[in-house]
Amino acid sequence: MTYAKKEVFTTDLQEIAAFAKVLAHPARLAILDYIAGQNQCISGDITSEIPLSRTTVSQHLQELKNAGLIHGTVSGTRVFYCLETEKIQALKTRMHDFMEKLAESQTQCTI
Amino acid sequence: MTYAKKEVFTTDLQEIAAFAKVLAHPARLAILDYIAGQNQCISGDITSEIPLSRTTVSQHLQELKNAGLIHGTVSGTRVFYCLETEKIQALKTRMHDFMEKLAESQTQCTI
DNA sequence: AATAAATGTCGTATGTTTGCGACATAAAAC
DNA sequence: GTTTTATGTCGCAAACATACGACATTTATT
Repeated sequence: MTYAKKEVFTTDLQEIAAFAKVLAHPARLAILDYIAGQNQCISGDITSEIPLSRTTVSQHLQELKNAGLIHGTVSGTRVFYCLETEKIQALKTRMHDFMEKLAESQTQCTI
Repeated sequence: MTYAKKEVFTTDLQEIAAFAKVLAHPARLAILDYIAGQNQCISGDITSEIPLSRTTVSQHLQELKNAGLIHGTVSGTRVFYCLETEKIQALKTRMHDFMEKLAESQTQCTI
């Protein structure tokens, strides 16, 4: 009874799925959105923007960082976060291509 | 101590997150891929294609159905599944737009 | 040096997802 | 009408995700 059987699928699908998972929580989307909204890198007062505890926001930030979607620069006691736009762009394209391939398939339900 | 605080976020973000969650498992991506690969609607021999138990595949199919990404037509003892291409197209665009907005933000890390 | 501010990590509780065997149902084949 | 085939649902166990308070650390202020 082995759980987490993800490894039986192609790495391509695993990677896309892993990326989708990062986007699968509104808090993380809100964080990305907020960072993008500031025209400068803004520190962890993301925390005051997001209606969750500091701990929880910090965790979500770590996940985004692990996924390579953001990165933080320490400056004194503060940390300045910003988007990794190349990575985001790359994943956007990958996601889009996957969906496109699906949408283009003429899967006609003749029944 | 209320868990599942998703409802504090905008419905827009909640919806995008919910969609991402459906794509967040390689088995579901593999199922979508497989259906798209057949040029006709193919019944649940998706099951023999996916290296998971029939039960588990059935569950993933239900999730995809609930999300409106596929739909099944009963014919005798068999069920023919096919993609809801309009829905897929719509979500593809929505996802893409969100990512685009992020990627375009000139979040310059000056530090 | 002592205190305050900003942030991160640990442990833990709760909730959700994944996976499967066993059972249920319903149409088809015999 | 009984058996076979295809599929779905139930209940459970393991794993994973989410959320937070308490503690730790590190730099700034006094």
